[in-house]
Amino acid sequence: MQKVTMKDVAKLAGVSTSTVSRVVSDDDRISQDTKEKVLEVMEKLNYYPNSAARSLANKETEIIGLVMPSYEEDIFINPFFQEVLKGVSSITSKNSFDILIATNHEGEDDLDVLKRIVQTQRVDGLILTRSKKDDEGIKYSKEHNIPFVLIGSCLEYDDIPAVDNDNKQAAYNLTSLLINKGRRKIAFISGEINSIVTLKRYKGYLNALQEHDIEVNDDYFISDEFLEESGYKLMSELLKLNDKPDAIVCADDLICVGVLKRIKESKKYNVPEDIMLASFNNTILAKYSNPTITSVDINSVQLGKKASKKLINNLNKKSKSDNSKEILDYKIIKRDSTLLNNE
Amino acid sequence: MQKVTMKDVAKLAGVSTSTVSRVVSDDDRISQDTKEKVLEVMEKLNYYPNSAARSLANKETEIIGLVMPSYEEDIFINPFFQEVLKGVSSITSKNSFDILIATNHEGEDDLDVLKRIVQTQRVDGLILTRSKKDDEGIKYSKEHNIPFVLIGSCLEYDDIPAVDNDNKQAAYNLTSLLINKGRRKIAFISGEINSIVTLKRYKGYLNALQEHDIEVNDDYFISDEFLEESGYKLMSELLKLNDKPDAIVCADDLICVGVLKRIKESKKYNVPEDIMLASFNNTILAKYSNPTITSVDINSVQLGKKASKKLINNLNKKSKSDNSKEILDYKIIKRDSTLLNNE
DNA sequence: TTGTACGCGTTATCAT
DNA sequence: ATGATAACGCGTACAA
Repeated sequence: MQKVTMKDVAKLAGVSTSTVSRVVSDDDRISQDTKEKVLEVMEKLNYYPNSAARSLANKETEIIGLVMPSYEEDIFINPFFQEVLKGVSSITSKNSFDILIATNHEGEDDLDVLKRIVQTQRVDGLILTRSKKDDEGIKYSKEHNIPFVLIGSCLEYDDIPAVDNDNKQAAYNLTSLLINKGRRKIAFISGEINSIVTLKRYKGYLNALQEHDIEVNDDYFISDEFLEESGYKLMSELLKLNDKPDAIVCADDLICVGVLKRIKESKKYNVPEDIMLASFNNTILAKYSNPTITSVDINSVQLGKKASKKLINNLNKKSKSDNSKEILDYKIIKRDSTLLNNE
Repeated sequence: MQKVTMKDVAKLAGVSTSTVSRVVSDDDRISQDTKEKVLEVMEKLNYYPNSAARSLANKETEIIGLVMPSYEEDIFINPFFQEVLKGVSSITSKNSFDILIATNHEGEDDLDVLKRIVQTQRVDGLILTRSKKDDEGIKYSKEHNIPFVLIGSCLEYDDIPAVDNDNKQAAYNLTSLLINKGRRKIAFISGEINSIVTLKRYKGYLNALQEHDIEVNDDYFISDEFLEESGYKLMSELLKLNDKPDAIVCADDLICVGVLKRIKESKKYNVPEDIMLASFNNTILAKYSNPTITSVDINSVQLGKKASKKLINNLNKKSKSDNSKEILDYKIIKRDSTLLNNE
């Protein structure tokens, strides 16, 4: 680990550190000659500007923080996260940002983490995901004027920068699909019940039932976490019912494969003949499970892309930020879990 | 975004900034009284130390860089990555570190990225993954005394801190399993051919063949990338052969599901009856595909954990670093892709 | 135990 | 177009 500084470069190039600094930041007001000379010396000395010093002086880190709520233990399991990360990464690449994954330090809750990385100025802005009801992170960020973009929705505020799908409509359509296949006893299995995305999907599900005059059965709405195990466990509950469902809407593919596993183990019911399955996020799991699962493609990679674009835009123009909400398309990918042989 | 500094805290608490600094870094030589007083003021003013200033002063960022080679486009697709991240994150949490995901900025190659985040001192150390032959990142890190740990192996140096499985032995055992099932025409499909993990697995595969006096057929070793599409494409090649394989070892689950997909589409061959499949990494894909896939569990989460532990240890004790190599267990998870009905 | 004063490496302001 | 100099906010010898 060497430590070539601007001073060294300046001295060898016979200029002042300000000049070197201007070369580094590609300032206009500098002659082509000195610029080349300085660049040459930088190359020769293998100079890299110290980013701490930079940040200290200009208040910018060129780092974006990606915050995932830890209440979802799946963060590092669910392919959704990875796809978002992929999208974010592709944009930060083009804009010379890096990504910070904040981790809950000893004794920290989610809000603490957010506060810390923002207030210690480790990052220039945040991408928040999977909002909850009365989400503290959103509230804090908004009240403290922290640049952020939400992937998802927020019920409390209307003027926050966000990117989302119309999950309610998607759930409505997905449920309607099952109804149109003749199913009436449709259950809804979800993860964290206070997550906005869950609520929206649940609402869409309910709307579909009501619109088709199907009575809502309370036993058919159960939730746990966004985990495979949760799906397995919750399906066990459903199988205990006297009046078992003939179709299930899952809030997530990961949950859905758990559900599927449980159904298979029962050896009594077949998918899709006895129980149809429909799910969300269209991850690789839905594509390769047996049977393949009908799932809503929410465009996760695009969610990450759009969110980081919006954030970086807001960071650049220091004027007023773009607090608009963007709604991305979704698409129901029909697969075997809702396809009967005679169709 | 406020900007409470030590000065503010010092003033209000009626002490000097050095005293505040000592409280922040939990210095011993300070009276309980003033400590409490300062802490109180910090709380009241909502003070957070500026991390740029800290880094500048003490040369530490408390950030670990996670470097994934971009030659594998799968980085953000392959569950392996996410599992490693999960392991890393669980350790950084306990040690008050955060994680930086470096992204290739415009015009940067992989080595450039590594150089940049290290030389600009954005991170204290690196976790490298998926090493290649004559890996430039490893060479650079070693030559410049950059604290790093490799997840994987390195052929050129013997004294670098690393965590890995015995992939050669695993491949040997996996291939032997197929041979013991009576298969003789065993192909090996891999990703990036210069990645060390590919080479090791290939070697183990070869060893198994040789030990069982099976002639090596050059047509049976093909490679592309660590992608589903690659598996699909490569399987198409194999199906064109006159002498088709009756078993395939895949270097990765993602590749394997692509292979499986292609086999199914052929409508001529069944897994495992006509073609057995065995793979690596035991991701959720292997567990839920149809048929389920026999795969080597390499303990990805543990790889991430051990690597970050080792790195953080080396960062803490500034003495001589632990350059040992740790070999983790692996386990072949047998599933339907190698299980005949009559067994 | 506490305070003073300087250094960390860069950017920004103000001259020239 | 270039240079001198003062921040930026914190850590740390050194002094008290």
